[in-house]
Amino acid sequence: MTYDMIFTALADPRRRNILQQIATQPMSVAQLADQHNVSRPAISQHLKILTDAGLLSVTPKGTKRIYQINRDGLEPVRAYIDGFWDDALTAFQDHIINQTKD
Amino acid sequence: MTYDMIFTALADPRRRNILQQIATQPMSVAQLADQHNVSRPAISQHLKILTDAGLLSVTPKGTKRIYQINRDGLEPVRAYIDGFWDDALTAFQDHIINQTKD
DNA sequence: ACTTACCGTAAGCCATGACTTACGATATGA
DNA sequence: TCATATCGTAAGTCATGGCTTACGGTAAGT
Repeated sequence: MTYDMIFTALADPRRRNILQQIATQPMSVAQLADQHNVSRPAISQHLKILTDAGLLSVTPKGTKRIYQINRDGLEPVRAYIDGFWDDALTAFQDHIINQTKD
Repeated sequence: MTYDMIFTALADPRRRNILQQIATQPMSVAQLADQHNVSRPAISQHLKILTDAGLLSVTPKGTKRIYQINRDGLEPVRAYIDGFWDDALTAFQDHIINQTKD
């Protein structure tokens, strides 16, 4: 659940697609494999990356495994951006200060 | 400036590091290359990716090229997360509705 | 004009990543 | 118990990505 894992997970278009799909409705692996034009193991691997990043969670249902969104998973990203914004802002203020100093 | 370019740019730890560094203070290429333990061309390539993603902007200063933060560059990411949150939320509401239906 | 400083790009190398097929494991139903 | 459904993982393949060295190009100073 590091920044690295989250951003790496979000870097792949197919994973973002899967994520959005699961966000609107929890799905099984085979269900996802049907909609995307790749093999089932490929989907499984993507789901592992998304899950390890904290963006998904699983609940077994018989032989199926239903993947659903972890609604707090994207919060670190927001925090990252916010902290970033603060950095840029204070740096900008410092810049202004230095300018007025001259 | 697509989602793909932005998330790909943010996926690399070194690029996130560079981004944060430039956020606190605009810098030249050689300056960055000194602090990171890689060659100058490597930094140049990272800067190109970050710039193409809309996260940085350049202003030539003599022979130097000063890279600075584009403060609006991360806004699409926030928008992406927000839209996502909405999707998950409405889906969750639908789920509740379906549950009460049973 | 010449040298120096600073930089972007091309070409090549090597690790990483996304995909496939093959296999093994678990839960369900007859 | 046996067959079926569903899935995760291992191994191998091919494209992508980050790095290096080599080269060329522009701005400033003498």
